[in-house]
Amino acid sequence: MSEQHKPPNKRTTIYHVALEAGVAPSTVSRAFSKPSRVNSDTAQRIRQVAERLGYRTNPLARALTTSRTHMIALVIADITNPVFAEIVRGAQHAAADAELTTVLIDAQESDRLERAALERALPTIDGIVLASSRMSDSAIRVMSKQRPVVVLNRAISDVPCVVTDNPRGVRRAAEHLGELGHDHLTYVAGPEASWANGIRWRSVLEAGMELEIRVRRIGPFSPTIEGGEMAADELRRRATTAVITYNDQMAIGLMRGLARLGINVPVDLSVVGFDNIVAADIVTPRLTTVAAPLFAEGAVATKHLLAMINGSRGHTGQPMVLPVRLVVRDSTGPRKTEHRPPWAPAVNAPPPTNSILLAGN
Amino acid sequence: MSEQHKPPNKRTTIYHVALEAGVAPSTVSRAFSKPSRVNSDTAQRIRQVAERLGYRTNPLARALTTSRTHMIALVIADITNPVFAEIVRGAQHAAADAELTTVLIDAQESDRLERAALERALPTIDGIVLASSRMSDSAIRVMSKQRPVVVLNRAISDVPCVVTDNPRGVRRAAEHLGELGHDHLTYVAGPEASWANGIRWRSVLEAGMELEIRVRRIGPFSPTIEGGEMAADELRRRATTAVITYNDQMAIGLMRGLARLGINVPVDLSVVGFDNIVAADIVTPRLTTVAAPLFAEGAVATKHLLAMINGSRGHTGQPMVLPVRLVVRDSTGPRKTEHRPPWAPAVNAPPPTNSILLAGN
DNA sequence: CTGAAAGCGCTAACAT
DNA sequence: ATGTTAGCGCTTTCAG
Repeated sequence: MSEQHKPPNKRTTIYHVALEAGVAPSTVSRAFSKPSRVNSDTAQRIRQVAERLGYRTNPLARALTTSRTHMIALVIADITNPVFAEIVRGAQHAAADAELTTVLIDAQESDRLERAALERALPTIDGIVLASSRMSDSAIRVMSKQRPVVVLNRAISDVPCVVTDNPRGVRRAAEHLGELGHDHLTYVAGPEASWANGIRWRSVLEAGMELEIRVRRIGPFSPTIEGGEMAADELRRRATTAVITYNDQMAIGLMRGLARLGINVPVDLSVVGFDNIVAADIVTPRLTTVAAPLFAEGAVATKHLLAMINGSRGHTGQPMVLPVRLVVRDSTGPRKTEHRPPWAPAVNAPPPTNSILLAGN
Repeated sequence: MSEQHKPPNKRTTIYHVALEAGVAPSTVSRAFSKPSRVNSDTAQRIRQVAERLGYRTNPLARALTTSRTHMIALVIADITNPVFAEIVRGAQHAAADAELTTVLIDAQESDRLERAALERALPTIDGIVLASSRMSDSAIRVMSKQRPVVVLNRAISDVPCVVTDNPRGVRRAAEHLGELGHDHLTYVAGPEASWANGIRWRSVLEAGMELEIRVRRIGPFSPTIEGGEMAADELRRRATTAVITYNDQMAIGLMRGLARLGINVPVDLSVVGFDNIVAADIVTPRLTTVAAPLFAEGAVATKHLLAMINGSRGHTGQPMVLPVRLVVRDSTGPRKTEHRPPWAPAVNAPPPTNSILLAGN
């Protein structure tokens, strides 16, 4: 019934090359290792022979003796979420530079799946980048005992972390809203298991404090378009003129839900998202959002992981933080209801639409 | 400067288990292989001991002797393209069922990158799913000599293929357009290296023939939002009332470009996309599009690959074809004006509002 | 059904 | 600088 499809195609091994070149196998091996001895006349010749014979060193066998597989795992929370595409690109770029293969693991927003997949991949990888992991801190610490781990978008003590500057992002958004005359805003929360969700809310609180904007929170909702739509219903019952959502997908869903309820964005309500996914620029109205350097996140985390794999200690102090910027588009506008008290001056010249404010100036 | 971060953590091996259980290593090995001997009293005991010791068989070592790594590669054209997310999910689902790990390779629409990454991964994988590969047919055939390969969204003789029913999809779209009164349509082409692009255009030709709709083609353009925007400029110079684009992203870009030119969709122009990505439902107007069973594509292709890996011959005859359906939304509407005669040139000056393609409205 | 022995392809001490 | 000798952890003959 079944006929072997591939003749597993005898690879040419070190021995074939050794024989052909008239040297010992170990010499061949040496001709293919990293440092120095690249130029002994013999090594030269060996490489030629190897090339001619189409020799390729077998990474599995190599791994068996060196216990280095040259593969790393990149775990993302949800491959369906476009945020991760750029992160993956960044990570793969960094990994490819170091000739590492990346194993992508899609956790599908599930703690359980994440652990299971990781468990399976563990013996075949040299290290792990956890992007928006849904595992518990302690589970992550356990992993990090077995393999080098770098965590993205989350801060855990004793584990190297790369995060974006959420406080500043929120702050920028709140300032922007404040300048438009909003004196109170609602945060639409995402998954509770998300570290980013926690810090964003705390940052909202803090910014509200300093900027004298009243804040409240609704949620949690699923970090998806559907989640945002659900939030719209709940939001209708609250008096609010401005919201910040956990992420862009929710913002998009929210706007859709609001439209259905006859609430106009940005006239009746201003919406700010988080992430600056591609869709943010194609919805109507175009979404104002806090943009993170996605590619850089992936790249930085991966580079750091590589360093750890190569024996560096792993920067476990403060997390590395990457800058963000506010991208102002059309989903935010001046608060135009009359309730503003006369003593609260309107605005410092609202920024022209479409301008991009860079964090840090 | 560098201090070894991980003590590579001595794994417990077959020998430890063998010792503890008082049997020969080979016996332990047998207790962990697939068929029959699951129940010899000894095997039972061995498994218990193994569990207690936290033994996990090392896939690398196993692979070295069996030359089966239990990993497969899934190559996608562009991780940024949301179409692939569902395909990946489907593939991973099927793979996980068989306890295989999936290595995701993002070709970034580049022939060269695709080959390079594949080359690197080749020795560590048991098989390959090529989703929308940009490699040449012959390159793919060469790969398929070395490892089992299943190709998605493309038909190549001598290699098992899974495709969607492009002709029917196009046909449905054309019928829909025909029913709305359009008697001629433009196909906005995607990458020439894409097999799907070729067949879609041929299907347009054919449908045009049978339904008596005049067709033409513009392009190729990049299969992205930007590509679609560029197409808008070119489209303005053509008299058309309906277009089908290579994919949704282009359709979305196209609509944006058209809006910028003051052309109203669907009033002045009807647009049909391909793929039914999530964004198709959130743009304004919502995009009419041909939906493919993405998840199933990934799953079917992967299952087939698994069968091949397990020795089945590989179904190299006609490609397996998966059904599609037309999702009608708001980007298509009745042709509501007289067809402009060919000698009446399109306007070059900034159009009045809403109609430049058509005389008399 | 189990034990013994011989590798898979490579690298890492040791020698020379 | 090269050759020799042991394995890495597992599977797989081949005997008992």
